[in-house]
Amino acid sequence: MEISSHQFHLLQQLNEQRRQDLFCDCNILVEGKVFKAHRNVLFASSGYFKMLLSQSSKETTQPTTATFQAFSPDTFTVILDFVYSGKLSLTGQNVIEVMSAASYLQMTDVISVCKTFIKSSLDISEKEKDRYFSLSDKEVNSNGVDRSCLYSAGWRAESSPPHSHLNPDQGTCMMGGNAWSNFNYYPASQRNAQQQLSKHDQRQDSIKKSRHLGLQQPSDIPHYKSSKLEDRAAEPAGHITQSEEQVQIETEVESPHVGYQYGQGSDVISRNDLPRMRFKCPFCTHVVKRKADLKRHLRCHTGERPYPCEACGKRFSRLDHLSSHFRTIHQACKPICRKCKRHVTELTGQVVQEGTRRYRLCNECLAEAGIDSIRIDLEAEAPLEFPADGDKDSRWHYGEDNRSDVEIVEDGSSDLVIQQVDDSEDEADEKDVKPSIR
DNA sequence: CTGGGGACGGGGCCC
DNA sequence: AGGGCCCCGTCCCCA
Repeated sequence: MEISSHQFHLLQQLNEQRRQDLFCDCNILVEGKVFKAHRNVLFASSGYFKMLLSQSSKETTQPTTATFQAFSPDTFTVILDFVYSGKLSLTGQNVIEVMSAASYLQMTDVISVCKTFIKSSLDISEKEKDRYFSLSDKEVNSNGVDRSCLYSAGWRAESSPPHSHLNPDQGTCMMGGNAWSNFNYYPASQRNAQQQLSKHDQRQDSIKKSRHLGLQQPSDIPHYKSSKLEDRAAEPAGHITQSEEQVQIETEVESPHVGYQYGQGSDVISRNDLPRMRFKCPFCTHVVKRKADLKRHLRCHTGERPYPCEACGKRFSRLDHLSSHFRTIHQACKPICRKCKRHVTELTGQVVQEGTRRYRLCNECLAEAGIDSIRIDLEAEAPLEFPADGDKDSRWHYGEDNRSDVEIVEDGSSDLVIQQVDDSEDEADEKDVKPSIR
């Protein structure tokens, strides 16, 4: 006989112990703030802690201390509260942070919920737009959008069977899965438009924080500097797949005459005065004209980098950036001497290769530098080409993320770095960041 | 401190 | 409509 409430009460007790600092044997330091928790609970909840604690499991007499600077104490509070309660307090403001922290901590359930939250936010926005057209003046004016909600893990074994359903009007959202992935969706406080992420501010903040990442990064994972979200998204663990992130794009109605703002009631526009369709980012104030542009823009929030450079392993959020990178770094397309900046031709200069990097030097600079011996023979050596679509067998193919790990091996004959594709995605979680242990 | 190289996001155009 | 490409402005890193 199974008592369904046992798990809930057990977790409740553990949470109570945590609050009273009873039997806590792990200290987590997040940007100076100390969190106390139980190793067992952390071990069971996070792949990151599993790795961390299994490494330090031999010394059980001293409390383990983990230090994080990759996310804020507030974000970790949300994560830790979820670990001890099964309730994930997501808002439009914190969902990106929480998702990236969960990615860092290898908490796939949390990542899934964050993704669902993002998608449902978009769905809600779409419904709001539809409602907007059908409502009267008063209804529109009171039509605030509430996207702050609480996801809670459903312990109730007798609850509805797993299914996927979202009804923002009713304020409930049930998602299929096991006990950890049954979630309830509760409407909470009104979204504050002023708290919406300003892209610029977010980026500035992200850059500041990314400079203070305290954890060691895996040596074989490229480190991206532009945002901490991107930093973490570049890691293999919990990396967001492109297919899963093909979120439904919301459309936004915008009229320069009426000044309708997302999530805020405003003057009414009639269908006759139908404004041009715009697409608004749900996470910042950015508005774009095309759906594809919003899809592209969303990657700067999700940190998704589906385009790996197969020459150096660096990942890009956009194909054209990868293309540009490849041409600049690996193809020596610029007919300019890297040293003297003079224009060079095939006669007056040579392509020089350093590792995977290629550039041009004029004959004078080549002779001056005495590096003539390492210049490559483009006739004998296959050039680094940026292959066209369909050229899947090329050594330097690029494009859609195949969610593969890449193994970089040296080609001794040519000093080229060749990446071998390994399709086992699970291993990525295991070889993730080294935890910081004291 | 400064300038260059590279990354990155946004916009626009073309196919 | 979507993808690819190019241009531009901004930012960061590094020599």
